[in-house]
Amino acid sequence: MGKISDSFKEQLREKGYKLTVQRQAVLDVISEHEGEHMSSEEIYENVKKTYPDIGLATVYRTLILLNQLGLIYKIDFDDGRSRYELNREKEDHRHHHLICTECGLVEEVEEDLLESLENQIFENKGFIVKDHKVKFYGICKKCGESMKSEK
Amino acid sequence: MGKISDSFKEQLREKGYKLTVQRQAVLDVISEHEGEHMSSEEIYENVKKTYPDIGLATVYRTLILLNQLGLIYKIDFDDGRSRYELNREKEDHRHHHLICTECGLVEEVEEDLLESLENQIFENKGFIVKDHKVKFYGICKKCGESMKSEK
DNA sequence: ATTCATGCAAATCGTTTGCAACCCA
DNA sequence: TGGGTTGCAAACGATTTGCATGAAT
Repeated sequence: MGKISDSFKEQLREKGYKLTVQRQAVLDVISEHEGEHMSSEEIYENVKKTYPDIGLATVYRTLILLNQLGLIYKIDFDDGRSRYELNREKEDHRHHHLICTECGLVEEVEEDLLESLENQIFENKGFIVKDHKVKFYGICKKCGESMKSEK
Repeated sequence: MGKISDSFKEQLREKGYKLTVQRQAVLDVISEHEGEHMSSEEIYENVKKTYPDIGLATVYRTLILLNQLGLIYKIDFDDGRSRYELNREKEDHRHHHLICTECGLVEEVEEDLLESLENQIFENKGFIVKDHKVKFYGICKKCGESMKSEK
């Protein structure tokens, strides 16, 4: 709770925003559910456990704010709702997501390996890459195995 | 018009779907606007020029169908609406998109270069990659230059 | 005290769906 | 003919917004 809250506090002050219980609570919930890719609604439901009076609109507004501050990332798994995950600052690059088209499982890949592509993009197009979003679609290990054994 | 229509016709017949003027018209519009990443609404407006009676719902239904058949790709540029582009079958791999965070320009990169990453993903996770969606965010050439000259 | 943030409900907006009329195969 | 298709309008669901109240600095 310590480190995140402190830099959060600073960042808010810097931009003239206020530190409210609600904003803390939302950030806390996302922190406590690392790797879960929660939707706005799920975050809302979870925050209500410790802060029952929070409104859904506040959650939405807070998510926009946290995303702007770079504390969280918005991700989209094509299911019609936005999901969020904590920005783990230890990582120098963003991780990628593997989405199984059979069972819907979402895994993460820590390897980045996009540096040479990004350099090439700069050489060829003069485009300076600052960030990327990468999704791989395919068959996860489990589904691949059960497909094999079914034959 | 020839090649696309023919394989389109075949694919529809194969799955028991019918070839209608509306479906043709939607596919034609997308074909005639390569590289434009049109939204459903934009496609609808364009189709109306040659087929004024078409309904928006039909366009939506057709886009879903064409996407399922693999004739078009759905892309998402985080502006709250889905966009579509023709699947250029000549390419053995899908291209990537560069999105300028300054001016909103969307460029394409033909280079793929994800094969080694995809192989590594299979080695490490047993996940078989079938497809990917890759977006790079950053500063396009023009914006980079005008930022430099402003200093 | 001032300014920003909240909660509520209503409004938005892209997309989907039910249904009767319609048209391709 | 008959089942897939269409157009229309209504329904949906996620997200946004207006506004009066409440809280943080």
